[in-house]
Amino acid sequence: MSENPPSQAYALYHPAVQQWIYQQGWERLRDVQEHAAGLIRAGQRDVIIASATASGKTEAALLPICSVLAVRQKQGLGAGVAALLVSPLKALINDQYGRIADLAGPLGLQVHRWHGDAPASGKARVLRAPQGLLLITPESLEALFVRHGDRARRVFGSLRHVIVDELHSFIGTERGAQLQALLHRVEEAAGRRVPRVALSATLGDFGGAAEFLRPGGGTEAAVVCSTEPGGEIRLQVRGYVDPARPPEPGRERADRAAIADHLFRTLRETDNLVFANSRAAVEVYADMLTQRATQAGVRARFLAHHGSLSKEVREHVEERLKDPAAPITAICTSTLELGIDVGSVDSVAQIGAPPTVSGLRQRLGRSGRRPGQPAVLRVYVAEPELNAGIAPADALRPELFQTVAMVELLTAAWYEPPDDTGLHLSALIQQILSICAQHGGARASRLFATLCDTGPFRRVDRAVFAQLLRDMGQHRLLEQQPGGELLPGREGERLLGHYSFYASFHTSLNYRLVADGYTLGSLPVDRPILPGTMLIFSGARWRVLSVDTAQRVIELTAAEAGRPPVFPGTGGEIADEVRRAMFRLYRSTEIPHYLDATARTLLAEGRAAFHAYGHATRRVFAQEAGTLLFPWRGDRIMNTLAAVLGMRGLVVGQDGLAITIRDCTPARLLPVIRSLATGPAPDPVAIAAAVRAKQHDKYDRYLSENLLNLGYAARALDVPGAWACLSDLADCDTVG
DNA sequence: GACCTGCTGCGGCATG
Repeated sequence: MSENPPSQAYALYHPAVQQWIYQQGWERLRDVQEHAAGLIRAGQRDVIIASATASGKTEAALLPICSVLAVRQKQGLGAGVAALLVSPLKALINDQYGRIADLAGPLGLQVHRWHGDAPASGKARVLRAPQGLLLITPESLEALFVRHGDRARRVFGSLRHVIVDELHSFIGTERGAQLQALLHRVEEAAGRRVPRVALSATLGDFGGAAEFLRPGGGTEAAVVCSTEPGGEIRLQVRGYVDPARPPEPGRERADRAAIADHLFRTLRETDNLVFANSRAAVEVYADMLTQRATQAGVRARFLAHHGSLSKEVREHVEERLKDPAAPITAICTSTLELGIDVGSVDSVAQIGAPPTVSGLRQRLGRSGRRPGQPAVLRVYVAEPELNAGIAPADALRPELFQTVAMVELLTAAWYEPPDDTGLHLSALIQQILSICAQHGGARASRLFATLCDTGPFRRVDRAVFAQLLRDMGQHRLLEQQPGGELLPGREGERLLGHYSFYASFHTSLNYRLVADGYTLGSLPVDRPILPGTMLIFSGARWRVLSVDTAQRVIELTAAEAGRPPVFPGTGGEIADEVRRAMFRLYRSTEIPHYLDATARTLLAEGRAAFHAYGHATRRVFAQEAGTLLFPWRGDRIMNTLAAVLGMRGLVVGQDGLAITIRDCTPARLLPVIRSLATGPAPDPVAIAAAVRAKQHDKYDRYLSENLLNLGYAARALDVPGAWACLSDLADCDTVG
């Protein structure tokens, strides 16, 4: 460390921590480590540490924390866990466990890991003699409260630090609401406020993230954001055309074949990640690339990696990525997006428009992690062949424009802002049951105080909370004692008694796919598969030998042909800013330098269609079967517009960029839009009441219609945004 | 026209 200016942070570290840094061979501290040390050591404020993957975030938090704890250790710590690290993935905990033990061990600090696959002996030790650092998942923390609620005070009574890893992965989700409640309950058990440190690579808005980290106290958090220059980024968007004529049976689609050919030529000698947007697409490309490798007689390997593959198959791929001896390319879904350590890959590819800008940033960050090595990203976009019969929406080349809009936003360092408008009533039901189990019953006033008044469910008022308790009573989740105390009811006990209670999210029953006694992965039970079916799975071709419905096992044998299975799933949400950026891109004449020749052609075609149809000045278009409405706004506004038009008796559908109105002319639609725009915006809950199929999260099935409407309105609608949009629409269009 | 995440206690058996 002698070549660099003297480090202030270094001097704050405990001598044994300094020794550890020396042993690591570090030449200097990273800027986030430099800036976080004093803040964390002071132990007053919450701290958000934001910097790229592999830039020393975890150490920025742990070096000062271990320094503080080492001193306290010498003074003789009381019983109790001193630092709690909550992480979204078991694999991340396993990765960090060894490294942290290596640092903390010489300081006399114990390190424990607690998750579903961690040895039970370690968990027993934490309960018996809690101390040191505890690495845990939210679900295991939930289990600790439910099963060992009487020990919570003992375990967390002398807690000094809380760390949340990969904060962005929690924001706006049921799991995030669960985490907030758990951290609040940890502080209740500790009997005091415990400063929180959050780590993340992609945060769009630090204020929102800080407010998520401590509801009601976000303004007091300190933000430590890396200003170290990022490495060079090499980026290309490649365009492809999907021919109108479908391929002969058994032949590859021409656009997919061309993409696979290019991937094979470019990637066969190196380590790469190829992100596809669905598990089915992962299987298709893994198979196509394997076929090409076999035909060429090369030993290049192309392996599939997604959430339905077994742990063994996935770990094999992860090991192969880390192994420098033989290069491989993993075709994957978002499974390889978070921080699981697969080292640095040579390049990243994305097939199809990325789902979100922050996801694209995370994916890009998987390459270019070695000094002097650029981050390489290729995005492959296919659009249908342009001919007379093309649908107006396809002529706009929306996939390409969404891709380019997202790349432009990425370059401007814009990410989807933390959105936490949801009520998370499903997570609230879970927390109410969990607290009742922890304390052997609770009064309604105490539950409201802990969870809503001073806790994370601040958008839930007394009336909604009372309704929720009534709904829970109706379904026997709760029952009330004569003295007013609430206890888990029959159904509540049933939920609490099974281990599936701890997760805040759904899981469905699965068939196990077995080939030669080896479990390849699983498929959901609600998609029955018959013996004899040809299947592509784990990047290889299979025939189904047998289906055992009792044991839920599907047996496979190798085959010559196959098709990917149908996986379940529902669509994602496109942010308002992305749609606005797309609209700007259509009106612009600039041609981004990172487009290849075909992508430029597609860009030109999309802009030509945009102007030919008159999109620059109009939003409403007549069609044979009805009317198309192009608001150029995010999905929440689209949802809201579709719902209010439906309430006026129109037959409405949503189709990508457009809202379709069947059997209706623009002349009939425009007065409806004008009347909506000039009238008062209705209550969001009234709009939600017009929407069907609103059950979304794990415990939503216990909610009455009114609460489902409230939850849906908060999660999926934007009424002020929709009314601003209606005014634009009313001003913009004369009858056309 | 989507993706991902996670979980216990106990019985039975082998081993030291």
